[in-house]
Amino acid sequence: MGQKGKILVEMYERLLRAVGPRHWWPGESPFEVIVGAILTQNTSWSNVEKAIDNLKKAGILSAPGMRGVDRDELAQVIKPSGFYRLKAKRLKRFVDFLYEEFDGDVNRMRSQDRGSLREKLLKVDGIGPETADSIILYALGEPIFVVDAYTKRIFSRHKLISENWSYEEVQGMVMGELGRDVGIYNEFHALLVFLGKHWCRRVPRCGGCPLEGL
DNA sequence: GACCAGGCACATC
DNA sequence: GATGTGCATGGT
Repeated sequence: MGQKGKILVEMYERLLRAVGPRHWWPGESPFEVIVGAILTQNTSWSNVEKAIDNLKKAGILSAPGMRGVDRDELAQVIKPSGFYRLKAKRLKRFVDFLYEEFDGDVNRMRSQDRGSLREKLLKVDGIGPETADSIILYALGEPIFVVDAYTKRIFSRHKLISENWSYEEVQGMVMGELGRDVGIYNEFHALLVFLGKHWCRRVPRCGGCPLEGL
């Protein structure tokens, strides 16, 4: 492990000690996790929760349920999550993909190796790198590190990367330094989001930050 | 009322 | 490859 790896480990340990495990991803089923990953694109989680509640009440938070509902109807149900017409289309595209490739069964995605599954997910309109990796890590429980806006901001402020690093470069750095560990990737990403929400914001509020002095 | 939120696709240079 | 824009609701 290099110097960056040691800093990453220190970050992880400090955060875990300061705020405890985050128990991610909030969601009762792999399908729910995937829906959440699409709905939370550039959107606060509180808005996503409202949309997911609506989906549950409508009885369409499942592959067959979502397949059966009309796209405009789906859009109305997920309205609180924002970008709702766009996201209704994206959810539909994903469900179509799930039926075409895996007979509508999320668990059958596990039979595919990570690399080729990631490639396939990225071809689905509306699924980019972060959403694909969130699905692989949090819905399927396979080791891949998720990079998001918070991750880049925090790492760049702590000089682990520079701002212009690509998604894959940041991901590769972390996975190279830390080795492949689902538990670590899961918890670390969740902790970074927590840090980003509470301290490492666009306008930083560094007072009391667990990473002070690092 | 501005600013922000757990991105992504697409157009343009 | 880099940069800019549309997509929309709800909380601070």
